[in-house]
Amino acid sequence: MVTLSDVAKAANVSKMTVSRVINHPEQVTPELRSLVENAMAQLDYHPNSIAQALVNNRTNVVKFITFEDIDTTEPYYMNLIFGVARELTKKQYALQLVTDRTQIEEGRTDGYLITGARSSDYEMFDDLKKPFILFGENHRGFDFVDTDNQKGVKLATEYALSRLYKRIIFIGIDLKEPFEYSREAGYINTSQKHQLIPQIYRISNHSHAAQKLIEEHFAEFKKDTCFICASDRIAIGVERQLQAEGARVPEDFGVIGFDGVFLDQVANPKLTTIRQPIFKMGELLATMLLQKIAQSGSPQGEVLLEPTLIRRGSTR
Amino acid sequence: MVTLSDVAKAANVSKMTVSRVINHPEQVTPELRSLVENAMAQLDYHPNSIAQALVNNRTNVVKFITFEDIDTTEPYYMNLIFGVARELTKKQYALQLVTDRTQIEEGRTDGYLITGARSSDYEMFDDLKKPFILFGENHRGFDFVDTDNQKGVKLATEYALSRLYKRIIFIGIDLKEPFEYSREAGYINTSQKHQLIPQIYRISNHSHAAQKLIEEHFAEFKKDTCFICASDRIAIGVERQLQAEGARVPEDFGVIGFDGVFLDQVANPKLTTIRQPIFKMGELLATMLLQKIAQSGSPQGEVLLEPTLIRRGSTR
DNA sequence: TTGTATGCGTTATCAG
DNA sequence: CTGATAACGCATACAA
Repeated sequence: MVTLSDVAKAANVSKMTVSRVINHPEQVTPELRSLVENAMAQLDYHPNSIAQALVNNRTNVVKFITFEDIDTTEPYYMNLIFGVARELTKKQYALQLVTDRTQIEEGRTDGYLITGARSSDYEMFDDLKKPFILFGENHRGFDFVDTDNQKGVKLATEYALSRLYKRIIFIGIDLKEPFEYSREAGYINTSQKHQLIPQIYRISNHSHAAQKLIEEHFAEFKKDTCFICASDRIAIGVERQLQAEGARVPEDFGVIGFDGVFLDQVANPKLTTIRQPIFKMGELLATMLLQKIAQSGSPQGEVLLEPTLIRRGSTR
Repeated sequence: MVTLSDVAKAANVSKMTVSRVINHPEQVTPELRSLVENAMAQLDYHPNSIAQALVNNRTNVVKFITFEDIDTTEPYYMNLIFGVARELTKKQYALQLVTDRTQIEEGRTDGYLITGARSSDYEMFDDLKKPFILFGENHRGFDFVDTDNQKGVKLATEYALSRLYKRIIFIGIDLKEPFEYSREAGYINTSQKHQLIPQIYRISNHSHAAQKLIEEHFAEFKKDTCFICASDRIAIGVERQLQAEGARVPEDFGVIGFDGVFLDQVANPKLTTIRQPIFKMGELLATMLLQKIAQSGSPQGEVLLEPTLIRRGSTR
């Protein structure tokens, strides 16, 4: 293993000069600097992040907390985690995936990324001794990253109208959480702007719950209705049950999902959906947390990323 | 932060005694030991894994390599990763998720978990300077963990026959990889045992490829046929297209999937499937790698875990 | 601007 | 069986 000392010897300087070239290059003369840089390149030197971590009282580990009531097999989270991982790896950080509440405080970490937290979990955050960033809207002032949920549903609603569906029904998730309220707000505002009376159903986030809903209410639905769903998982069930009822998708009924990860492509026809930039959100989460750590906890703010409409076969 | 020294002071012993209580408790007298243990409990002492890592020349990081041609949004991998993470966290290890080939050698790690590797990737393993375990069968002598693929398909085939389907067709994945050969072998052997002539199709692992296959060949399929699929992803497409063709599932046609993670439940009716113990496989991967690291690279062998048949609505 | 000494928290080595 | 000392690789504080 090549160490600072090796580089120092090779460059005929002290260890400190090498260290400075890495951390405070402006404090060393250009001549020495290039000398050291050459030596580093020649020896293929890479700082030992463990030693750095020890002396800086860092762990180079970030905990990724997933609250339990979440379905960790959701493809959604996979993308998020890979986004997070990508940024972390760049900075020689590693990830500790935590689903067990007791593991949250145990062990060492420089900070937390928290996802799937419900309002009822918020009080626990006060106990956290390290910086954290939430994944998902909240109105308590915690730093967070999310999609612009309101805008996403607005895009969907307007697109449905532009495809000449006459009625728009929103099928949301029965959770009293900010992200759901935002999505509903996007629907309600856009509906009213077009003189439509909003109609909302709320169900659990499962394809079979969606199927049941459509099955029970199918008689009430008229042709030229578009269903805007709060998730692809719901949309996939809606689409399937509409077909089972003998309805034509997309000719008579449109279906629009939300998320745009994996499931939209398993559907048939593939779903028109609002795609969240989930990978990018993961990267951003990591970037923000790393910065917060570097700045010893300074607030990073609230960031909403732009969703995009993906046009596919479930709308005409 | 509570350190060894703090505990040592509290217990009126030297740091080394405390260290020994942790690492070699048999080397210290019971009296001193309990004294130290009390002090540790009282102060809520936890070893600083970074300092341990430094002195042991460890990183406490394991790289999880996913080769690129893999769809990282597959729910499948999510479960695997959480299984891995669970074991690692117990030992204060963290994870570095790597999809970028250039990142494999970069940075520090104590070992590798490799998934999605194709035969063509194997030569790269020789360059690895740290221990590694593969996820997925191979016949090159590399340590691995996998499901007993052959047995899984055997279970499926025998179950289909027991449900009185008269013809069994296997729809595999068009990959020349050991896991696929094993699954086909499970089908072929069981078929022949029952005097049936094997019939195999091979397609890419996508629901739409499966739909296309069924659509093109539907006329050839007779009633009382059961399709055994090499993945739930394929099964979901088979089931859907059978229904689209007006066939009755499960009455006239049966469908059995493979994997048993998430997708089997998105289907309608839910899939009868061969469930792989994926979470457990993840845990085992981590356990084996950690052990291999501790034993400075000694072989851990090849482990096949038992799959289980899940009976659901896609078979009668 | 550069170098020396010291310490981060732990463990291995060797002496007592 | 127990303790003092050095070492892991690096960075901060201070001296030159």
